[in-house]
Amino acid sequence: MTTSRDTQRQKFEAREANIIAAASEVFASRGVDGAKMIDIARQAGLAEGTLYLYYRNKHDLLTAVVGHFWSELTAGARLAVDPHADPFQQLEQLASYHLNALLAQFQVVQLTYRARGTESAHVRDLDQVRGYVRIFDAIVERGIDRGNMRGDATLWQARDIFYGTLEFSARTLTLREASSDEGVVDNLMQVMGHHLIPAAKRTDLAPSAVTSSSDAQGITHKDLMEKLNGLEERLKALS
Amino acid sequence: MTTSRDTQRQKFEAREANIIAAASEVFASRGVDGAKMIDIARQAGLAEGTLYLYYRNKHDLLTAVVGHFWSELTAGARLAVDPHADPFQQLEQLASYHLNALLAQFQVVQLTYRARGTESAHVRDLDQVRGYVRIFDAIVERGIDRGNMRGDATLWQARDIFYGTLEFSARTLTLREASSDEGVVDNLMQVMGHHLIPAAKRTDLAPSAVTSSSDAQGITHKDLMEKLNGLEERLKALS
Amino acid sequence: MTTSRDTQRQKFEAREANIIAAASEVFASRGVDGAKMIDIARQAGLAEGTLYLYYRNKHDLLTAVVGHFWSELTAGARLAVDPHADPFQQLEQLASYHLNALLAQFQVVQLTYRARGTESAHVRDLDQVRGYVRIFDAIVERGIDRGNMRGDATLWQARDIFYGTLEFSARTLTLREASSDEGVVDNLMQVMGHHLIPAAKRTDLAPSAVTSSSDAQGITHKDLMEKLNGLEERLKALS
Amino acid sequence: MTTSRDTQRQKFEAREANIIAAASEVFASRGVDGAKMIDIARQAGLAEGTLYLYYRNKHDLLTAVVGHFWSELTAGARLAVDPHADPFQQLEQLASYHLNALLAQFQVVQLTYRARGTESAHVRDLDQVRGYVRIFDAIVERGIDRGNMRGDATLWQARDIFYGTLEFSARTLTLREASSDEGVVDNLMQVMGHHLIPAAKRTDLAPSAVTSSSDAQGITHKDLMEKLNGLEERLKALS
DNA sequence: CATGAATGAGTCTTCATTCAT
DNA sequence: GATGAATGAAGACTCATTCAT
Repeated sequence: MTTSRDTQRQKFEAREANIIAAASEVFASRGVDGAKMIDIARQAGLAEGTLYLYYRNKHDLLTAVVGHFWSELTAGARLAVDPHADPFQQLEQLASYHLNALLAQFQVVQLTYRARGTESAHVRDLDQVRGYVRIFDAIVERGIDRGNMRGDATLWQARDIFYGTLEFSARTLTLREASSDEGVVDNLMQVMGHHLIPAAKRTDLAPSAVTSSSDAQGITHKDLMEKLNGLEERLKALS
Repeated sequence: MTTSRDTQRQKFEAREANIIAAASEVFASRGVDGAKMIDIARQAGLAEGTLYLYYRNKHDLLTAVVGHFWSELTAGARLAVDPHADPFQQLEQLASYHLNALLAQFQVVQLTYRARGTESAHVRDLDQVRGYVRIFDAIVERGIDRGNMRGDATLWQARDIFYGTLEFSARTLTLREASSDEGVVDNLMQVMGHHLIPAAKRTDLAPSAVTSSSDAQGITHKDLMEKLNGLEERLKALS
Repeated sequence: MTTSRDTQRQKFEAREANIIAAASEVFASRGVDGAKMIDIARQAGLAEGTLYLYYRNKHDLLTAVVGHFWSELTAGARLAVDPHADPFQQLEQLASYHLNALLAQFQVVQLTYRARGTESAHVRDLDQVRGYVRIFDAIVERGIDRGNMRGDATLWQARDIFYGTLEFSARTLTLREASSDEGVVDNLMQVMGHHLIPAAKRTDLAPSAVTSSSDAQGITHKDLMEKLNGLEERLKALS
Repeated sequence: MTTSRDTQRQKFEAREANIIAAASEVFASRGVDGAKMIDIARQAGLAEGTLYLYYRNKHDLLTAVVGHFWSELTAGARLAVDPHADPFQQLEQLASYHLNALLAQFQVVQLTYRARGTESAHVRDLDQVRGYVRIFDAIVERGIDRGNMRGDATLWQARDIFYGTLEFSARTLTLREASSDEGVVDNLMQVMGHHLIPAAKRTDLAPSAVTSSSDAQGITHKDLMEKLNGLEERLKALS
């Protein structure tokens, strides 16, 4: 009985995920108002009416899509950021992750800004964005605690530099149909470094941030540094 | 006769400006699809049909609104930037101007993305946007010519930092309902400084000694990486 | 004063004729509902509002166009039919005239059937058509009086054969983009002959109706017969 | 399952027929442009939007109505014509059938002219109309083959006499609110007879002796004409 | 539960008609 | 009288949502 119910539950959630995926795609490609419920249904391989068994109306579906996007993004970011790395490495990992996410799902991010309607829903959307942003905040705060980063820098300004630059860079890269990030993350990290690192520590960063050369295997100094920092953390943990 | 024709022309342009203003407001507050032509007409104090004497259809009106916004923005920017100031001061003036414009008309900027020729003309930007961005480019290029700024920095990345940061800051300031810019421009200028000022001129920053990644011993990154991965595995086994 | 008033009157009527001509063309080419008042105005070289100084509304204008067409057609028919010719020649003249009129203004005739709206207006239209048809009737009645035509044949049936055949032939000729009438009138006259001529007199007609050969000057036996009949009439009148 | 699908299909076709019937009525009574989609929907007992589930737009619906009319007419005509009768009897059967159809649905025929591809596909007739006319052609061609009818008579002219007369007669009968055909078909058959029956078979008609227009003396029509014109002038001077 | 046919409110757009200049 | 800008009623068409099967 429980198993059957679980199976049902699984089925339900699979359908739900299926609808969200379909809706994400259609919303992203045609825009909120350009997306017809029938298009979403077809994309999901369902009948129109079936959508309404899962979501009360189009706006609810949009909210779910946006909510799903941010929670997935948040989960992905947590995996992408090595908890043992030092704050700067983490920031770089986050930047890299965020940029790739934007490149892959740029249109979906835009939907967030367009979730009009009730104020309450808008606030709920913002809450989810805040959850995502908290990852950034946590990294920086940890950096400040450790003394690796300046505490006098206003956090939200660092945030806007970080996310604003990444979003605009993503747009530019998309327009250029560029495949690699073309040094965007490196550049950003240098900028963030100057913004966040206390003057006394700044020399340590420069080499890492500036070097972007790589050999044919695509392994950069950055990759090595990350690895080393990871090892360092583990050794610390051991002792 | 000429006077009468001029008066006519003036009337026409006044009405046109009136419509653009009304449409800007309605588009901004309700979004493109949320804005009804009759709402715009009422806002402009006109009958619905009258709009169509000035603009062929809704999309044309949107294009006009966005085009008008950017050309006004460009005109304002030219006034805001002192041609005799040095490039960095100019950049600061531009940043300040841009931020204020965003704070005042944040929603209109968002419309830009909808005004593009939907799929038809590929992703052709509005000419007016290019014109506006050219102001930033001109300042930086002049800085490079004068030797005040680095020529090796990629222009578009500087641009994305500049505009991305300002746009996200504007959003934040709007959410906080802040009245002043709370140091956003100052901070941005610091960041832009580090990004654009040649090492020789930076006094508060260590020279960015670039350590070349290739070494004479023929040891590649790949070799190092393999070694490190081996170490990592051993450590995992230990813990 | 009278002269000036006459001049005014002339001007007015000239404008009126101008509007009718313009409206005829636009109505004919685009259909009643497809014709926009502004198109008619432009075609007439006038402003939209000016049309309303001459005709209360679009329907009135249509009525005027149709009325004008039929009265012109009637007037033209009276000129085309030689009053001294014998009834059969007259019928042939009328057929030839009617066919050419149809070929030239086929679309306008169609407008007649479409003058919807008030019953009264419809009746008025029909009256004008009746005026035109009376020419046919008069010819046939005269033929009957003279004993050239049968009185037992129902007049309206002869009329429907006559006009129905000509209208359908006109349509066919138009579709074929034929320039000449391709024997339509000759054929029709033969048909009308068999329908209207008393058996006893039928031999007289056959040659005339059948011969359609002509030399390079385009003069047919028909032409000669007409001429001769005209002369015959005059001689009768003299004696 | 198959039954259910068949039922569905039946329902669909019933609805389709229902819509066509409703549209026919409204189009016929109010004209194409006078017919509002909502009127047709109401007449069919449906909501406005439902029409669009069956026909893409108003013009498609019109085309369907006209197409349906002609194909029904064609089917009816095939039933009305006895395949074993002789060509003349068949023609009479067709005439009688056509006239009655016109009396019943006169307005619908008029719609045909509007259903053509407006300017776009040049003047492409509806295939259904061609199919209908083919019935007439087949009868006449069979008559010619059998030797019952003349092969020298132009088919299209016979067609125009036939259909033109019937259409105009129908109009007349409708205006007179006549119930019977009042001899229209009989009369038409007489006319068609004279037009189509070979001279050898006509007993009530003198042989149509054709006098050739060219004579051996080399006197042309032009010569005669000039002579006659001279006589005419003299006569004018006399009177 | 799933379906998809039916619904009808909502919108853009057109164009006959008016009227201030 | 003439103009043509302004009007707003009207209508084709779309699409989110419902509900009988």
